[in-house]
This record gives sequence, structure tokens and C-alpha cells, in this order.
Amino acid sequence: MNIKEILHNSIVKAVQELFDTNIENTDFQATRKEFEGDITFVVFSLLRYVKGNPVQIGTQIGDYLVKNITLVSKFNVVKGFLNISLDNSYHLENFYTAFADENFGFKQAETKDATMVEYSSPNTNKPLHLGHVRNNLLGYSVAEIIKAAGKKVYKTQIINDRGIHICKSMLAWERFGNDETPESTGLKGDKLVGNYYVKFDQEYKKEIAELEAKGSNKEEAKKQAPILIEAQKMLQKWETGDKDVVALWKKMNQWVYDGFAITYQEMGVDFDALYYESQTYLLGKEFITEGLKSGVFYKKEDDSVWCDLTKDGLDEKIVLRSDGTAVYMTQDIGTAIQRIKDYPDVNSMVYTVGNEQNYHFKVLFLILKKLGFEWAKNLYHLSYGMVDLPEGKMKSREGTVVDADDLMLEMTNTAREISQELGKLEGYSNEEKESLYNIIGKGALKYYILKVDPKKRILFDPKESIDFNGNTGPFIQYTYARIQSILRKANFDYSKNVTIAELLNKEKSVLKQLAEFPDAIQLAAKNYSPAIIANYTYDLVKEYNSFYQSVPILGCDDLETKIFRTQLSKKVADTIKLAFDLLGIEVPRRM
RNA sequence: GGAGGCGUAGCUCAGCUGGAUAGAGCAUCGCCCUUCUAAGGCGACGGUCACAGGUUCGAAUCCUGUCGCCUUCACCA
Repeated sequence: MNIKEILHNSIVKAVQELFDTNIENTDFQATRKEFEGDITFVVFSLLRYVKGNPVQIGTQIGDYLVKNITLVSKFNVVKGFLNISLDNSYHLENFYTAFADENFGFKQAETKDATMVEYSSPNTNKPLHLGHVRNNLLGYSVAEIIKAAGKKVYKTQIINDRGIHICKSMLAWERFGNDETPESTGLKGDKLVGNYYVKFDQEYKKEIAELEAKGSNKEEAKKQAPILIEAQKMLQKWETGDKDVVALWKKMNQWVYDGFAITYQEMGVDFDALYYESQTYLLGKEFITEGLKSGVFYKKEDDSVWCDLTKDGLDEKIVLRSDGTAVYMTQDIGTAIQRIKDYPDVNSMVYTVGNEQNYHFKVLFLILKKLGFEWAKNLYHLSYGMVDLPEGKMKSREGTVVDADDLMLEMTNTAREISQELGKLEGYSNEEKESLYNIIGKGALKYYILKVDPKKRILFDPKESIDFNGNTGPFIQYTYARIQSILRKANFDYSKNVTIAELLNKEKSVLKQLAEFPDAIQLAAKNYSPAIIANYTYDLVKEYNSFYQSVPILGCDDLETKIFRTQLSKKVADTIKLAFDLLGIEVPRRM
């Protein structure tokens, strides 16, 4: 039983004995720093049931608690707040349990059911950019957090390897550079293919301009440009399985996958299951037929199939074209069902997709519910805001995208410059240094993006936004490294338990912060928000740094105190490591 | 026009199921390195929580309306 439950039960009992009234709920909060105490009972919430002066009521309850619970050492009442001080033995016991617990913060998996987390899901016609970076970091981190909260997780993505956009790159490559390969150019495969996508667009624009000069209007010109018509023909050929087109498609897609693999590795993300749109886009059709039978869908005169969601406050949504081909929705319905078939232990899914698709997922989830799938109520759209630049939105056609590979490289370079300026790493081998620049630079980037509430828009200024001070990854990494230094120099056995009679307030506040970590994980899992972990970790580190600065650890005379403080430092470091694992950020042993 | 999201210090962001005097970092200005890593600590300055109502012991938080920014409402994906 945790302390809240103990206090809850006692207060319920106290109210019954003192005021002859039954209550069910009690309202607690952590005591604010300005006041003495550890946990606060809000007496105001009682006034509904018990009439009287809140201060008097609080005092009576406080007296009762001190008399009846040994862990409650004293109390004070301010307005309607009953601040309860817990005995130091409580904090100590809590700490030693945590210190001995290798899996501190992790809840053992109790249930067999699993979650599937989808993220990344890029198109294969251009390289990954800053928007994908946010997506990947969020998806990966949420998957890790859900794991920590006690559930099995499969990470997955659906790769959009089909469609007119791929054909555009293929066509441009055939026409303008058919002897170029990643090997011959030294370019990453995704970059090479991306270049041809841009090339296509340039040609397309040129042709539109020519047509317009000949007197066509803009709309016509857009549809009639020869290069576009050719791309459409190519898509048709692909759909009929034309050997040459498919071979080219396979070749160029493979280049892109090889390129993506490097980027994913650099980012530190991975997947347990891959789905390809080319293999899944037809899957939904049979369920459309079933939905037609059961009346979930209906057919219009032209044979297109729709779902009427007007009763749910939404619109009508098309689920199958009049020519019988699949739309986006058809495919997503099929993919969801397929995933449950492939992984029978999965009973919930998380889709990490930008907020411009909020409506799409609302509709998708609703349709799956209407089709009668039990798991459809456990679907969650992890929706996140755009990443904008100071100049405005990123536009691939205008060359204002921030490339994922370039960005990570730039961060590493920034870390190098700052480290050299500070002269922190003298005496390290070049290999060690490079590894550190990498850890620090990536840490800065990942932390910067993850600390922001997913649903909020991020304003990303590549020049100034990444800082190494304050609420940043490097600041936390630095604290971790400093603690490792303490542990290296602690040439005594700090693993044995000691009991120190008096805890300083500084130590106590670090202990309290530590104790809340498991709750932070549960909260983050519930809200699908790595930001909670990030900000929690920052608070812990701030608290610790303030402690570190004001009380000596190795320097103090008393061995017991020395041991205890070293243990405390170690536990803080372990917790940082754990939190950063959940965020997908590495931690350095030295800095 | 319908639907959804956001609006907190000059800037970037926290603020958990409604609770005490709204918190950090950056920037600006003061202190603190003979102390385990100063990428640090302590302090000052900085707020009409977009605006107006409502709900109640109590609202940045919940409800309604207004304004501003963003997204979405395709036989595109």
C-alpha cells in the first residue's frame, strides 16, 4: 500500500469518527516548496460534506493522523491546506527500495496483450526531412514508454512505395540520368532519387509554361503536360505488372531503402514489422464488400462506395472509387485488419501521423468500429504539430526543407565547436571525441524536439534554437557524466545500506523527485507524451544540481553521509539513463 | 461556411485529475571556481495566462461566446 492510500483510508476514518460523516474521495497534492511538509491534503474538498472552518477541521484531522499513523511525524495547516510531514524513515525506506531495484520505474508486463505503434511511414520518392525527424523520435519514444509502462510493443511502419509520385522520379531518372547510381555518384540512394523527383517537377513546370505560351489555360496545361501523361502511363503499366517498369521500380526503391536505413540508424530508431503499400493497398476491398452487405456502406449510382457518417457529425466519405480501385481509406482499413491477423496479441494501435490527418483518422477509427471490430475502440492517433521554420512552412519544391541527414550532421558539428571552445575534452582520443560530439549533438536535437508537447507546433530555428544550456539534452547529459566522475572517485563501498539520522532538506527534495519517476512514466504512457518524461528529467536534474552545489559529497567527513550521498547520486544518474532510454537519447560516461 | 487544434514573460517552452504568491531556460544585470567536471549554482528584472461572460469555497485549467494563427472538409496519398 502506498502512502496516499494509507492517508486516504485514515482520513476517511478520521472524518467518520470526528464528524460522523462518510466521504469517498480525498484530494492530495505534493506540498509546495515554500511550505513545510511532504504531502498535502486539501481540506476545501471536504467542506461540501463537513461544515465548519477549514483550518479547524484540518487541525483536527492532522492531530488524528499524528496519533494514529507512525509515518506521519507532524503537520501544519495553512488556510485549507493540511501539510503533512512524513517521517524520514519513510523517505529512506523508499529510497533503499528504489536503490536496490534494477528495474526501478518499469512495471513488469502483466497482461499478454500488445500494442502496435506505427511511425515514420515515408514516401519513397524523397529523403527524410525535419518533419520525419519529429515523427520518428515521437513514435520511437512513445513505443519505449509504453513498454516501460508494462505492455508489449511492436514498432511498425507502412512504406508508401506505390503511386504517381514514385513514377515521377522513375521517369525523370530514365530520361535524364539513366546511368547514375548511388555508387557512381556517391550519393545516398534516397538523395539520388529525390533529385530526380525535383528534376521531374522542373520539367513539368517548363512544359506547363510552354503550353501556356501556346494559348492553353493553366488548368488545361497542368493536365496536358506530356511528362505528366507519361508518368500516368507508367503507373498504369506498373499496375498491370509490366516487367521493365516493375524492375526499375524495385531498383530505385531499394536505393531509397538503403538510404533510409542509414538515416534510421543515425537517428537510433528501428522497426519490428514492415508493411508496404504495394502489398496492402488492395487488402481493404473484401471488407468493403462485407460492409456493403451489413449496411455500413452504400453504393452510389456510379458504383462508387461510401460511408455515411453524417449522424456522427461528420461527412460522407468515399471508400472505393467508381472504377473499383482503392483509395487511401480502403488501404488503411485493410492494413489495420491485416496487422491484427499477423499479430493476434495486438489489441490496440497507435498511429504517429501529423495533425493534418486528424480528420482521416477520426473517420478511419469510426469505420472500423462500425465494421464491428472489438479492438477498434483502442486505436489512438498520436497527432503532432508541424515543424515550421522562421521563414514559414517547409516546402520541398521551394528547397526550404531541412534534410534529416544534414541536420544531424550539423548538430554534431555544433557540439564539436562548442566542446572545442570550452576545451572540455583535452586528453581524449579522437575516436572518443567524435563519439561524444555525436552523442551530444543528437541529444540536443532529440531533446529539443521531444520536450515540446506533441500536439503543439514547433518553431525550429536551425541557427539559434539548439542550445546547450538550460532545459536541454546536453545539460542533462553533462550532469550524468559528472555523477560518473563522482562514482569513479568514490573509492569506498557505497553499495551497503546505512541509516543517517537526519536528512537535509536538499536531500529530501531530490529523494521526493526520484520517488515520482515511476508515476511520470505511467502518466507519459497514458498521454502518449515523451514531453512529460523530458520535463520531469529536467526538474530532477535541476533539483540534483542545486543539491550538488550546496552539500559536499566526497568531501564530507562522515562516512555514512558520504555513502548515502553517493548512493543518491548514483540513483539520480540511473534515473537519467532510464529516462533518456525512453527518449531514445544516449548518455555519455564522460564529457 | 462545417469540424478540430493552438494562443501563458521580449524569445523558446512547462504547468498532472480545477487548489496556496503562475514556473523554467534563453536574453539583460548582479554575485559564486584552493571544493568530486563552472556545459554548473544563487539572486534581480520581466505576466491583464488572447478577450468577455459563466460554473464554485477556489479557474491558466471546465462551459459559452468573440478575436487571432494553423489544419481539415478530393473518385490525392
